[in-house]
Amino acid sequence: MEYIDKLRNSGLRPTKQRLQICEVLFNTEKTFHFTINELKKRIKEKTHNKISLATVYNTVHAFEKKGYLKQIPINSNQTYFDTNITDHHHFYDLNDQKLIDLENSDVGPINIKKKIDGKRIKSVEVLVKLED
Amino acid sequence: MEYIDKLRNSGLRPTKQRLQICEVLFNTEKTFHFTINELKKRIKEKTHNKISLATVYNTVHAFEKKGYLKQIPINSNQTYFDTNITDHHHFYDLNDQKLIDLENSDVGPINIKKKIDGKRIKSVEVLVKLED
DNA sequence: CACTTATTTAGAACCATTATAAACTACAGT
DNA sequence: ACTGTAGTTTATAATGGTTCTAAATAAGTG
Repeated sequence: MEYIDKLRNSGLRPTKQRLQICEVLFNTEKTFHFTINELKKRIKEKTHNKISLATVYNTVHAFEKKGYLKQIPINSNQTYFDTNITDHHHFYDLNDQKLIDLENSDVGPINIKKKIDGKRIKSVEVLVKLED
Repeated sequence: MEYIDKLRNSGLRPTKQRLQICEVLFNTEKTFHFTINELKKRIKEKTHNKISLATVYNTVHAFEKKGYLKQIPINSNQTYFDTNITDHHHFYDLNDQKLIDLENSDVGPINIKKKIDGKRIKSVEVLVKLED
């Protein structure tokens, strides 16, 4: 029920597919990172229900636009998303190709001194690359 | 001549194509950002010589592996590279889809408190997203 | 219930990137 | 200079993530 309101309040119709995707994405103890293909697999495992690839793409993009998901800026052949939408940063393990969350307390305050007229800062993201 | 040595010292044969790409990439007053396609176009303009797409890819990857180029971690349909290999950060203008360099002095020191056993920090990159 | 509009879907299209395999080139050894 | 070998270039095909399309379906409204 809670997701129905969440979707309605965003101007998104609460369809069966979107509700199922909400369950997989947001009804979890911890936040997590995922690619579209990983999400599609999780949906099939958790709901025993196949949602078409196009719908998964549509929904993830809709959720991102509404601010329920964040894209993680990283160069990879696949796009990574994060269900943790709070301001936080990432380790990226180059050897294992794995993303690890950094708590906010793990990174000291970041001071951006430069300003650009007419533009405001939307986000500040730090990517720390690790290697063995 | 200088590029011949640079390449030889890296274990890369100084071929005609690689030397031409060196000219375009490194014989400039300022560093710059580019995609593979932009680079290919620059090569054709500057050298009046066509280098095959595969070679541009090969060379850029070889140079990146040797540390002469950096990939910029940003989500875009194309991969961005940077001829500025010093530690520095970026603005990304979401409206204009343009990358802007941040000088090191534009960003205060970044303190990563978390450590992961057996891994060392290779780089710390900050991406500041801007909007109107 | 009827109507409009949003959503889902399978499949096609797109396009950056990578793989392939044949021709070519740098270079070390003779 | 010749030869052989390993590295490089090249056109083209293949790959694969993402987006587009158009028809079928479902949600919301009166």
